[in-house]
Amino acid sequence: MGRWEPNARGRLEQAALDLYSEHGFEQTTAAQIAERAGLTERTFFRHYADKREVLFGGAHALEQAFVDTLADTPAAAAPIDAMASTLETVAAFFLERHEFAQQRQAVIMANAELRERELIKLASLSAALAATLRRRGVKDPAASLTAEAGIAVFKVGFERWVADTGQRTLAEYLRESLDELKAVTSGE
Amino acid sequence: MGRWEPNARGRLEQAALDLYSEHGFEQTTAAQIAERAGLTERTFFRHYADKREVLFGGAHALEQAFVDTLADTPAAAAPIDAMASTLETVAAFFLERHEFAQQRQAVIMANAELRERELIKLASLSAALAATLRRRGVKDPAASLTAEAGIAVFKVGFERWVADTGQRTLAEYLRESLDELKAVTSGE
DNA sequence: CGGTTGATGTCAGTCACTGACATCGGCTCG
DNA sequence: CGAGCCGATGTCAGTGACTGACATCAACCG
Repeated sequence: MGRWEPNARGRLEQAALDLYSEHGFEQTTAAQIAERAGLTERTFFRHYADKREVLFGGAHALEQAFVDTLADTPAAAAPIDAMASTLETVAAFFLERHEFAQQRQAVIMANAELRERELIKLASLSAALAATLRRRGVKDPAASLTAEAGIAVFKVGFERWVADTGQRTLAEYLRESLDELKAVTSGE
Repeated sequence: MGRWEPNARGRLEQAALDLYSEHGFEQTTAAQIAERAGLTERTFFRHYADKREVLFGGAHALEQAFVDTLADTPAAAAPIDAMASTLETVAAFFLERHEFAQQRQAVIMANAELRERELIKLASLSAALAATLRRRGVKDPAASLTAEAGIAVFKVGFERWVADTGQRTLAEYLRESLDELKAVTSGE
């Protein structure tokens, strides 16, 4: 297929993560990433819409996993229970990726533009979950709020899991966060 | 103070909102905004870090209002009640601004970069609220989750208020959203 | 082997944003 | 009132993200 080596996207993502880690996001030019991947700057922008997007290649798959899992949950379950079950299932996605998640998160948290991109991915995820809930008959604003609650739990749990040294699983942190959210919204 | 007319920031914000509304965010150059405001492009970037920021001049004041209000809430109140009271108080901020909010929101929602900026402002607000709660003795993850819950309620309520024709107040939408979140997290 | 196709390379151009330096207007102080 | 200070603005040149148009190459297809 390609003119030279295969897996151009993989090489670009690895090169970008390495360079962003070493020199920082702003100090890295698209041309440098492309060069390390054995490609040209123009080709970089054919694979990724901008310099940020190269760190979010997996976002679409994650959203798909969330949506598919939620859609497959028994219809009888209350929305929040369906969301809880979805979070637990998707957490398995990260079982072998703690170290990678830490490196990637460090890069993202070090730069405001990257944090913005992370937030819009989560917002897109929330919107997709809300749409899925609506398809299951949940009305608004319940659907939107259940989705937002799920994303809030994911954000807080994920952040704590990444900060951890790797003892507890993401699923544990997510369960803990959900329980805490329930406690908090019921007035303690 | 200024070399010419006063209120350079105000003129830039008005010119930007108008141009973004008329031609779209991407189709508007910083030079065009500056020209309409009677200034140069360089001066635009002295007042605002980038093209997006000119729409968020009020974000800092809003965050301050949130934080101050939450900090002034009686210490006895449960965190979620303090948050509810804060939301209601801050809603007054928008009483006379429905039309402005609609125009601004239409511009923001029409562009992904602007949505990203909006999201990071809300994330910053969430972090500030969580810090305020911690200062009141609330532990993590309760503090983070209460703040995230408050922001989720604000997002959903605000969105519905903006979509409304102006019958109900923002405070009503926020109260409704909070009630719905409580219902949803308690398993319906 | 010639044609097709999709990924890549090349090149020129726009625009967001920045640093360095000049200039202007108002204000203070003597 | 006039000299000088200072903050806001203007000017200019430069970097780098991103894009459109077009050429090229490698694999595949018949």
